[in-house]
Amino acid sequence: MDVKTLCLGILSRGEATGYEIKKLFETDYSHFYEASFGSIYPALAKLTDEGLVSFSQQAQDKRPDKKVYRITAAGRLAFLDELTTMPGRDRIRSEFLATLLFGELLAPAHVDRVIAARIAEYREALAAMEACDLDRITPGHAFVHGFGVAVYRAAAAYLEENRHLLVGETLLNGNGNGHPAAVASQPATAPAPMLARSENRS
Amino acid sequence: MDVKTLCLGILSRGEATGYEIKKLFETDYSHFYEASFGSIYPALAKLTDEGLVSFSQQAQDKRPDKKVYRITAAGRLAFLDELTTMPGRDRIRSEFLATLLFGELLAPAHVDRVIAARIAEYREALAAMEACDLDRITPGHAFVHGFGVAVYRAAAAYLEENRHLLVGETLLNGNGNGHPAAVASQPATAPAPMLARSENRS
DNA sequence: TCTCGCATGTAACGTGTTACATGATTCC
DNA sequence: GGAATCATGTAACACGTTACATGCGAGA
Repeated sequence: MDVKTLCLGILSRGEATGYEIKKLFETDYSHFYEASFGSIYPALAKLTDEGLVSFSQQAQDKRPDKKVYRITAAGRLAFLDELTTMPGRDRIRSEFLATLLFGELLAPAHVDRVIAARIAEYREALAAMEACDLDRITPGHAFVHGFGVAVYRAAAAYLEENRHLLVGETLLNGNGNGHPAAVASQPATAPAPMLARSENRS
Repeated sequence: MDVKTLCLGILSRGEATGYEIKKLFETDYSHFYEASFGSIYPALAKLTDEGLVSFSQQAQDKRPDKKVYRITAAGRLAFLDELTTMPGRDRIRSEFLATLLFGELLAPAHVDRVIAARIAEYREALAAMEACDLDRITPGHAFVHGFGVAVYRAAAAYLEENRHLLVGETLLNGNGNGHPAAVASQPATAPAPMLARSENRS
């Protein structure tokens, strides 16, 4: 399932321009798929070549011309055919988690900043999603939307409840678990030495 | 943060072969990052060229030679430097959610199968993760691990609690355990399948 | 027997990102 | 005045996947 197929799906709901499709990816679908102009426009061009979509050029007053795409009958068939294959694995690449994986090597203040920023992003995304009018969207969209809300809430809650484990007691107070070994005790005022020591191990 | 950097990070914890690094991506890190041999081996070669890692070739009895990589001092610096930049957005591409976005266009039985398969995947991943011995991993790893568990639980719970919204009540009334409720009748009240295709799948 | 695990790598291929190119209008 | 919105597109580039190539030993 590539950008082409998703464009086809979007067009199965109604006509749209490339620009409008891009906006959908930025808003409604941003929590599970992404696509840029550089992939959307070529995708629409290919779909046109294949006869799966067509477009009508619309001159506009004081605006660049628009190409309004609409799906063809062949496009609908191709799309449903694609949809009935079992979806492949989700692809995820989180620099955020990759960074925290090595959290104990970093200055606690930096880790705290990174986590705080991510919580804020989740909260912001949730606020936008909760403002969505569920009665005006399709059942599929509502389901996927709800999934996003559930996952973002869980993620934000986890970060809030557990950030102290990584940031360290010196910044936030009392004890954690047994003994986290790695995090050295830091003077309460100093930001962090960080890469001072050699920690060679094997 | 690309595969190269992650390899560097893994090697900052101790020496390893390319094969072992691949296994880590498949197990410990699979819920937030993925990498194949085709990206790992070239990454290690480049890191070697740049002087960020070194390796010692070890002949083995009845096994192919091993290249055991270890990080250099320059590698440690480069890695920490990379780590202190703010992580970029997570990249997610979920064919699963993209499919369900159009759930109402599909045969309910197919949607049900797709969701059931995904729940099973989450449960399986959770079982593997919960078997992890938290005392033997680093604080960073424990944190990321906990994040994964929290998110997978939320995802699985959402799917279980809401699948009926997409699949429709008529299919789920007998879902108890033993026998599959025959895909028998679809009363006029059932969600319209639109195009009930053969689904040559599974 | 045949598949899995160990172990390394290459090459072709596909896909997508980034930056560039253009240009009027509206909002702050 | 400068940024953002609307609107389309291209080209170079980076990155990663897939399949291929090799080969032995152990266990089912």
